[in-house]
Amino acid sequence: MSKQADLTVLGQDAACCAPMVREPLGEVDAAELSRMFKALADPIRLRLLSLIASHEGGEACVCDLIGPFDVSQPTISHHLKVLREAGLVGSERRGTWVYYWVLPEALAKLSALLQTPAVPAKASA
Amino acid sequence: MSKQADLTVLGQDAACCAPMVREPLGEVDAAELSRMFKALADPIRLRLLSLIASHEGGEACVCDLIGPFDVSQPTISHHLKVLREAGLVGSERRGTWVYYWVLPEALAKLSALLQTPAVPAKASA
DNA sequence: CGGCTGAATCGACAGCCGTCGATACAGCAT
DNA sequence: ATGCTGTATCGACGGCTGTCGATTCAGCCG
Repeated sequence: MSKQADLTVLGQDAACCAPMVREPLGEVDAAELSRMFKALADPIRLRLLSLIASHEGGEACVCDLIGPFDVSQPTISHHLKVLREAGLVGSERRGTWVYYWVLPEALAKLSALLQTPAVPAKASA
Repeated sequence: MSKQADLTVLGQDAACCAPMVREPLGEVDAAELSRMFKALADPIRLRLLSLIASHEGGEACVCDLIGPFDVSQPTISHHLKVLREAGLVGSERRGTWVYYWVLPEALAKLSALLQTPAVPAKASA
């Protein structure tokens, strides 16, 4: 934690940002990317992320994030930690409340990776 | 299986294709999307997908996909099944060999979901 | 200071997931 | 037909993951 610290650092390595349709992923890139996708691989975390991202001001207090779900507060806290450790969100305590915001560069990286350059080649069959 | 069957069906529902930064995901969309992300949440499957996508002709035989990995053939077969059941790839047997190809619409859907409309708002701190 | 609220951590537990070897199935070749 | 190669399925097992209640920590307020 300790404020946002390495917010914009984000290992902009190289290879792992181009569409995967271009060239095979290396083992290292695949490992790092799979950690990010793993963070997205849960319905609650997906909804948390979209809730944070679409919240006014681009950030949300944890107290705003507990209500919409049927799980306990510690569970939400756990999911937020997963998102944070995957580099998808940042967080900061401001007085009584803790705020979370999305790190757009991380999402953009994944989005670019999944981009498909052209249109279907097989869909007709 | 039975050939590609519902290849182009892809529940183009609606909400779940716009950037999640726009509005919160519904529970149903989040559940479906998390299934797709779960399929991407493994380094071997990511590499398989990129290997298939970047293979000449846009498709690859399973026999091309076993060599690059240190896991057994049944494990590769399992991962391919996960990708197929997530709707990310299609497959077809042609004679002795089975071929896999990426379904670009699925990737595009996820890519669009992760798109970030603007630039960072918080990076200045 | 004492108590209160918001959030994170801890420890435990059930269920899921990746992996394997063994086996079954499909198609070609002899 | 018989055997061989390529691929999928099966059953088992260890490790990871999501969840909870209980607890702890942080900051505000009286």
